Amino acid sequence: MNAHHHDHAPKLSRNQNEILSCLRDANEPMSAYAILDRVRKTGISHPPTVYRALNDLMRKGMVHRLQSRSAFVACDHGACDGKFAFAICRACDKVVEISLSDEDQAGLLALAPDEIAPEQVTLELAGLCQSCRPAASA
Amino acid sequence: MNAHHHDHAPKLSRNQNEILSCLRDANEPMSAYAILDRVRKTGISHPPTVYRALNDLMRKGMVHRLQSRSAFVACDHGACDGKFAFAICRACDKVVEISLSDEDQAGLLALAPDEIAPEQVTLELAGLCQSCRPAASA
DNA sequence: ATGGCTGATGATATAACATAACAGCGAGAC
DNA sequence: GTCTCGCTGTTATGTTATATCATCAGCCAT
Ligand SMILES: [Zn+2]
Ligand SMILES: [Zn+2]
Ligand SMILES: [Zn+2]
Ligand SMILES: [Zn+2]
Repeated sequence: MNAHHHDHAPKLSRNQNEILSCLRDANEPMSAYAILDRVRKTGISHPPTVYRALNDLMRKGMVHRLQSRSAFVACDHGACDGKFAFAICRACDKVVEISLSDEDQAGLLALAPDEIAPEQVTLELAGLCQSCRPAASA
Repeated sequence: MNAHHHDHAPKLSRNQNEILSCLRDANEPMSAYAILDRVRKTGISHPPTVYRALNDLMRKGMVHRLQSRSAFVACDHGACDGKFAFAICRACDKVVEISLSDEDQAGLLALAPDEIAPEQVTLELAGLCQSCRPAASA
């Protein structure tokens, strides 16, 4: 463990590191079971191990879950604290993480009705990426 | 069931009616399997039947899926055309449907990056409803 | 009427996603 | 040493969703 470098990354366990690396290498959303397949070579071999690490990483903001896909993706920014959204291509599953400004976030929370005091935003925009858009009709 | 809603309703099949009634009666989100349990008495007895009806109803905008809960809820407005969001109590699962104005919707779509042309918004706000909030009634 | 077409439904089987519960192990405290 | 704690491993099961094929009823052309 390299201690005297001042990177601000929280220290991760072996499994958390494996799974985060896997997601970063993939550079696209992966299901928990797809992750499991990829990390079998490192000794991880059961779903709960994967879900534990994913949940820990999500708590740290380093992994996000795409609710509309039941898939997980490494945070583009190392870690986020809740002010993010996603744009997702419905054809090829390409994902772009969107950073929400404080104003964006406030605007979203302001949509909540009086009965519910909102704490957390889940925002996913689905559409088509450039490569998947029909090349001009003929 | 009293059917004094606006009758712009597209005609529904028997199963679609059963399942929509079930969701409207429940007045809260239900999982597909919870729906299945409730409509067994009407003769529906297998998951695909429920999912077929739910998907048809979602296509018609009369049922929405809460992505963060894997649960389904009847549209509060009879039917919506994509401009809705939800606020959800994380303690009691109470759900409030939010109608998005055209401006809200446009604002949300505008968050998408250039690479992805957004078509559809999934927005869910999680928090605590009044009954579930620590009663700080000073 | 017969038979073929179509859309809705029924049924079986299985895939895909997620968690509960308990067992084992290793590092540091004492 | 041995106790405790956090992490990991393992078994078993629960929950959500779909692929696939069979069946049935209405419709309509012949
Ligand atoms: Zn992030
Ligand atoms: Zn694409
Ligand atoms: Zn609605
Ligand atoms: Zn509540």
